[in-house]
Amino acid sequence: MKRDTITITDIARALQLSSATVSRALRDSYQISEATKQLVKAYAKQHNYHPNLLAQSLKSNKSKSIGLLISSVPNNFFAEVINGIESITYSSGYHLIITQSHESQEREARNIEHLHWRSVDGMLVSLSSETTEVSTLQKIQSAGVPIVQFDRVSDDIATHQVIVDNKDGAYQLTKHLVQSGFTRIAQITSAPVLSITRERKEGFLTALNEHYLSTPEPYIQHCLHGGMNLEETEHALQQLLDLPEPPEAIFTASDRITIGTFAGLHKRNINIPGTMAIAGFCNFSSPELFHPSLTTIRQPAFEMGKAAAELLIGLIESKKNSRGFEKRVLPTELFIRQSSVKLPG
Amino acid sequence: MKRDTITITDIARALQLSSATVSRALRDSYQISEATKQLVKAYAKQHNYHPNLLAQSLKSNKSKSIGLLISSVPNNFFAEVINGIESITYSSGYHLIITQSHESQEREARNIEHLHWRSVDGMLVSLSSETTEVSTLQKIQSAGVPIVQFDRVSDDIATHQVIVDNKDGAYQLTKHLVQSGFTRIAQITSAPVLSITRERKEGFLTALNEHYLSTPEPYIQHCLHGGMNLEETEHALQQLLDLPEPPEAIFTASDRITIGTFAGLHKRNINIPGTMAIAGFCNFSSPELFHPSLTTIRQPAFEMGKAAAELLIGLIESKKNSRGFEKRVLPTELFIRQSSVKLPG
DNA sequence: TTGAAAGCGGTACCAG
DNA sequence: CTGGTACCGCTTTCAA
Repeated sequence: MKRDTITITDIARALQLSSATVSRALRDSYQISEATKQLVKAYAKQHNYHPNLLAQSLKSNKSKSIGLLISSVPNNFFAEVINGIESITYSSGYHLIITQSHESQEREARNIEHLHWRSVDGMLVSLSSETTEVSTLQKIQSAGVPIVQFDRVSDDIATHQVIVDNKDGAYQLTKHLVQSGFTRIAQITSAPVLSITRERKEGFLTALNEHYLSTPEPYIQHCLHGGMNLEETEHALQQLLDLPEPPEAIFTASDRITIGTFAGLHKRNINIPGTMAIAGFCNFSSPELFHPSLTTIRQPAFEMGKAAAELLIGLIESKKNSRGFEKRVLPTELFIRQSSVKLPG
Repeated sequence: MKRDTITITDIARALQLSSATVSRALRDSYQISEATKQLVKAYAKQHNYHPNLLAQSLKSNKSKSIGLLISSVPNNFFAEVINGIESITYSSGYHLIITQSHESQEREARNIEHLHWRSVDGMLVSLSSETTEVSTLQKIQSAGVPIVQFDRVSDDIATHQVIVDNKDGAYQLTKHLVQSGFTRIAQITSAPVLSITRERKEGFLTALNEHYLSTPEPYIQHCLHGGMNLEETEHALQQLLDLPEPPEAIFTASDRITIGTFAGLHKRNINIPGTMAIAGFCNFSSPELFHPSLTTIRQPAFEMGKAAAELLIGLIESKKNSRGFEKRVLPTELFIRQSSVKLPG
């Protein structure tokens, strides 16, 4: 159980050199003779020396790691996002530290602080559905930590943002439902404070208004934890079903809510789309396997992760202290399948 | 953009104390007077001091972080595992650094090295489907890094292991298929080198033998990358369909393969389970939503992550240098649904 | 072209 | 009870 790690001092001693020289030789400094460079490098390789990143970080104030804050990993959307992020961090030598808020504002704040204490060079953040204020984030930012927000963003803190065109996606989906012949369309969506909720509601209402369709108040149901626990989705669905005039179609506004609602309809043996149509945001890989196949709006999750990571690393590595923040908006894709098709008659 | 970080030295200077005293006061050393403790702590809190973890790590040779190596995050099984791990690391103050092998042995080895260089205190490892040798892992281990393997483990390196009872799960599932009346049963499974592949094949064959059923060679198809790319699953399925006497039922041996095969059957408009039944290992949250609802073997992924993390942290924090390694075997659960039910006639 | 020494932020040993 | 000091491993002036 001996740590076989070899240090610069060891090399220096072995080669009768100073640690300074060794350090420079390893970093290919122009002021070191070829001869010594060769010597040092050979010795280093042979004894498979590798620099202690902690020491380097301490010295340089750069940890070559970035922190990620999301609500939950077991969620197709975020899992794909992580994949996208990793594709960038891997090739640029950063490590990724993942934390989950589990949709809790308090836990979110704690994670942000912990990541800061860990000396991450920057953070990628998607807010929890409970989050009403971002003071911790602001504190961290003004302490000099670069931040990029994605998906669930807050305008209360100025950062780069990577989002999808939620309004347009919701608009397209709603339009599709209307054009399929549905007139009573409800929405089950996430917490009202979230940016994505606002935008998806906006697109939803815009499309309805364009077709002179009204939206009774109770037709919009909120899941305050984004469908994280099944109960809230169940409750929302039941509310809709209990209405004197229940909807004919439901627009579900997030991954978990979509799956949860779909499952709820199944459980009740409600005929889809005959009695109730359903369509929504969903990043599950194979919605065509469902019964019936599920109409979805798909988000380019991998690309979002990639874009966010690129922006962040740009921020970290560029000296110019970012005046003006970029808001990158990616398109969504609508896949029409059977769950939203009005049956003849 | 000023880093507002305050250090122990700053406090010492401000309070006219030595840094040693401050350090001890903050750690509640018994040899510091209550008065100074109060003073120091108050000042620290007021200026929201927090220790520089990098410095602490450098000094103590403990980074309070652990590395995770899995093949892919966007995979229900691994995503849930991460969740389980995080439930432990979060409460015990460890941070989790995630890396993906993408089923590549080379990338796996590199990730292991990188994590080592990062000075992680320990590693949680699930091998890639390409992995035939574990020398990098052995090197790291003999350098003193505690390791816990889970799910896809290798006996070529002695560590704690957390796995499910793959043989039994496969046995139960196969028995169910046989008892449903199927006699020609095929298996699409992962790379032959993987532990899970061997064990799942063993359970499969045992059940068949018990019922005097034969298994022609081509009835076992391997996806060398665990179904990571759709092509290999497609290929395996096509091989089975092209046989002069194709199977009546397919046992799919992993998450991705199950979804991929199911999708392949769908695409071909093959009647499930009439023309071809299917059942397999799958951790998707709602297999009952599929058409037809999918018979699955579910693994306790969250519990596996939890157990693995507990074992690892135990290893890290206990001084006793682990004699004897534990092999923790968790049970699987069989959920019988329609995709594996033989239709009358 | 190389070396001595200070320092990144903490911790811990040894004195006093 | 408190202070001085060396050190973790590496980088970086400043001198030689």
